Amino acid sequence: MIALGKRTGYDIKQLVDRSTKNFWAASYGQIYPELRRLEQEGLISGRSEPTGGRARTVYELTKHGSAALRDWLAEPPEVIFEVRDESMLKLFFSDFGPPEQRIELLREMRRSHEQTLDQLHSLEADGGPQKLGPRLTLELGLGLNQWIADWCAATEERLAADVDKE
Amino acid sequence: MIALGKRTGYDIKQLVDRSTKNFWAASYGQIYPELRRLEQEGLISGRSEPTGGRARTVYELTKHGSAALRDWLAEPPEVIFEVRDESMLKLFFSDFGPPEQRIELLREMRRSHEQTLDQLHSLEADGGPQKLGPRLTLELGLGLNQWIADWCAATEERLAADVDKE
DNA sequence: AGGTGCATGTAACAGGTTACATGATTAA
DNA sequence: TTAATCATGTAACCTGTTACATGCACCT
Repeated sequence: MIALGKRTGYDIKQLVDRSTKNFWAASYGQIYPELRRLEQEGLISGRSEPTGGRARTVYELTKHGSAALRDWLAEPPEVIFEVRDESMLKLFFSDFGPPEQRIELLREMRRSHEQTLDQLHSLEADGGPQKLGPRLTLELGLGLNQWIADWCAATEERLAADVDKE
Repeated sequence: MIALGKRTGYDIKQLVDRSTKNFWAASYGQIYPELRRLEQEGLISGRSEPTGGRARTVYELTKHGSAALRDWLAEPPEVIFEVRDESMLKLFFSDFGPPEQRIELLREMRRSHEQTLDQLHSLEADGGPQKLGPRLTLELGLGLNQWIADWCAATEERLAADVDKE
């Protein structure tokens, strides 16, 4: 994030929440200690730029830092893809509950993905990312969430029809 | 998993790896301590059923256990959906590397999702899940991975065309 | 005789969240 | 004046992985 421009810890958190959040989140409890670690390693350097009487440390990449970034990008991409989805776990075990509960769950899943979809759309609406990388991840996010929401909707209907039959 | 039938810790691990792995993984380091915790809480009970001289503890649900399962299913579904995808993070920052690297990354992402797809297909091939819940999650998994793989393929082509133009 | 699968377990570590604490600045 | 936003930071906790250790059973 610092490679995209000088940033405070606070800035980074805001940016993450509006960009990578859906596939790589971060909390202050992670960011601030990490900034210190990166500075110790010489990958970033911070300078104090207070706003009035308010402390404020702005970080920027060092040469070592941007080299490290390029190295990381060049690493053979060993795809790390982890998902934890409690609602899908509930869907898996939904046979132990009444059929209506399963439909309700699907409805809630759809709602949740539609909400994410709205957020992504509003992001797109106000300018949207300029760089290709961020643009592609946004596109992927939109498509993915749309697909899931559609699947939920279709499955809701299918199951509702089955319940009615009885 | 124990609700689906009596199981040892080892059994659970095998089953998880062939079913919920892609949206809810588990390791032995989690399973065995958890079995002990659940037994202490009276939700499951284990009995020793050795195979020859080999120790073996089989667990089954208690009444409290199946009530707890139903309670959990009945909870208002507060959708917890977390993703950590390093390759998508790389895609996000891919502007800091050469364009070919981005295409290579996409290719690797596609390969990885196609591999998952193969696993899911072979699961489907040998019988596949009988219950509706597991069947639905399998269906979702197949669709999702297929969608991502297709998106990657399409994007690869699009970007390759852009690179050629220069 | 040896490899694979069954079976159990733990200690050390890594990664990350939550909750809390503090306080200045700015817009309503 | 008061609420929201900017800004920093940490301690306790939780969840989960990795790596290791052990040993029997079964098939070839």
